[in-house]
Amino acid sequence: MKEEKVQELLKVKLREKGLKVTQQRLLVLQALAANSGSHMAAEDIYELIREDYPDIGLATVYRTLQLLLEMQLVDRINLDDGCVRYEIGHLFEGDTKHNHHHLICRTCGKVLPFEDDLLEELERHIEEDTGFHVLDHELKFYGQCKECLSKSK
Amino acid sequence: MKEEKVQELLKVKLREKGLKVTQQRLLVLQALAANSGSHMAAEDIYELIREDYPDIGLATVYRTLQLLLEMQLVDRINLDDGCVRYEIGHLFEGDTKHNHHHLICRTCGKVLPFEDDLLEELERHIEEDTGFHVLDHELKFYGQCKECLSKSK
DNA sequence: TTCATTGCAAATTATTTGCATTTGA
DNA sequence: TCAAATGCAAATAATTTGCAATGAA
Repeated sequence: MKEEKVQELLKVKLREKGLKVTQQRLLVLQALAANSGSHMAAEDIYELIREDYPDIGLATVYRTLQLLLEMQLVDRINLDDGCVRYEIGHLFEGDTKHNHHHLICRTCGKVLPFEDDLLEELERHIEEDTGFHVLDHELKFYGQCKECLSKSK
Repeated sequence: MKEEKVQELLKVKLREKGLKVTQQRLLVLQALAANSGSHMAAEDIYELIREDYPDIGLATVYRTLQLLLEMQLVDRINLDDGCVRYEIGHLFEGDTKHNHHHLICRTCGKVLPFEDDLLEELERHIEEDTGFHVLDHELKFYGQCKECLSKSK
């Protein structure tokens, strides 16, 4: 749906910085845009792209993710499973800027999203109390999902 | 001050599980208790202990941290600098259970603690809305600390 | 004594880097 | 044309694991 938009934005941002628009960069962003629910590791993205474009290198995927991160087109999360994961940037997620957090089930490993805006208030507190200027945050909850809870009874 | 208490608790917990009380296990916990402000990587703990006990192996430090984590005697945080860090468990931090979060300065890398209880409410919301049972959380804020902010003006 | 624990070295795994080749502007 | 970007292979770095030796109960 808005995949062309995402790609257009990347093109604009690349040109702004004097960088080149390459197939690989478009493909990495596209892979993330097309899988906005999942949290993909660099390797996952690499395998996915290879299906249509077998010549891409893993190092390019890593370099591209780094670049997209700096451009704030993707978000990075660490689910403590030994590799860093990426998702399409929250800028694309809707009209209103919602913060989305992750609920990580310690039993089955599933990761659920949770939308909430309560953190905005906390960020104001922090700025007032400490003078620290908050730009971004990462919030994870660990526990047991509904299904695992009911199974364990 | 309460270092003996921490060690006693470890001894009790080890015996409960039928595990052995070793110098190495006591030393790892002690190193963390004695440095409750800092966030130490396994390597840091290893180097620290080696000053007094040069024969300890890095693998033992890793194995011990794993064990202490399972026993909930230490907390683990990931500051996105390529290695996992540990601090003495929040159980020891005071009488009232406060949640403590981390403010990470993107300019100088400094990590500041921030105490807050707002998350309790959010955890209740989550349980109501999704049925997910929250056991623990990790909250990080990224931005610029007071000092770096004033320097960049 | 005896099995858990340790230290060491080798293995593993995610990520980064050097460099010759390719490619977009 | 030509610097930027790529693919590959080698390098790096944190963590884990196999195993023989050691030590706590």
